[in-house]
Amino acid sequence: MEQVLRGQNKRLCSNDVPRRSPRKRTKMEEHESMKEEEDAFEGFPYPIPWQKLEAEGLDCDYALLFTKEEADNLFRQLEEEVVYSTGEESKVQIFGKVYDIPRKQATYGNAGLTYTYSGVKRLACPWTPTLEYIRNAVTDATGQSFNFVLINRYKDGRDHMGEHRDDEKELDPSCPIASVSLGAARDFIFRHRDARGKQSSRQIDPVKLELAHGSLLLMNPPTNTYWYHSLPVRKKVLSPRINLTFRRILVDIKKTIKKENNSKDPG
DNA sequence: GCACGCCCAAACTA
DNA sequence: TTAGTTTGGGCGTG
Repeated sequence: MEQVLRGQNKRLCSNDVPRRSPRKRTKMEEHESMKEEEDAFEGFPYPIPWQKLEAEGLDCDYALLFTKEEADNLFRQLEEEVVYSTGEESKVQIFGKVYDIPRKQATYGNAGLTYTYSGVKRLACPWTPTLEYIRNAVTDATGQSFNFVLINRYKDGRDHMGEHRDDEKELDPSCPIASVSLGAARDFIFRHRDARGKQSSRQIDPVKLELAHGSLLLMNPPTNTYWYHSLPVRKKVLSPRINLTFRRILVDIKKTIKKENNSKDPG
């Protein structure tokens, strides 16, 4: 089965994608424009120009969410605000050996939310104003709400992320994962689970795209069930990139009630 | 020589 | 019980 990229069968880049017009429009213009865009990009309440990426079991939407100026400012603010994990949380153990994770990570979200990644449980820090602004922009663009964001900072092209799926049990399976990119553009590669390894059962081409400064990639279900994704090493990239993946984490109601009862009745 | 893609290690977790 | 997984290193290719 060959991959299908609707619209164009080539690598996406920032120049390919128009963005929201910053100019104020009249009511009539707005109405006409919204009607046209709704026809073209059905399914989202905020009509920003999306590009569809489709393959067997893969369903993604890509768009430029921020202008260059907005994205520059947001990048600068995040560089000041975000506090990344250090110590044990920045290391990973593989086959008995301990390695530094080849990037920096941070977790922010609603109070009390935790997220388990690579066997390490991380508590969400409270939202910062900049993160709330970006989260709201993503919600406006997608109609989806998010209660958590995992932030990865790649200091240059040597920092990377191996092939993996975001299929943790605590994620809401009906909610897409929204990935916002700021800073250096980096290649992003999807590979089908049946097309990995030497004894892969099928030949399915990987899907490659470049994630531009200010872009938003929506990974809709069931993408994360069938496709692994990675951010490979790119030694020619010399500047940093910050990636924010907004998620909806399921809140365990039973646990919450139990916790509340315990705090009321310590006996 | 260098960048990149692919595979593998055999510990640990859910 | 067992399938799935995280990163670095080795090797092949262009």
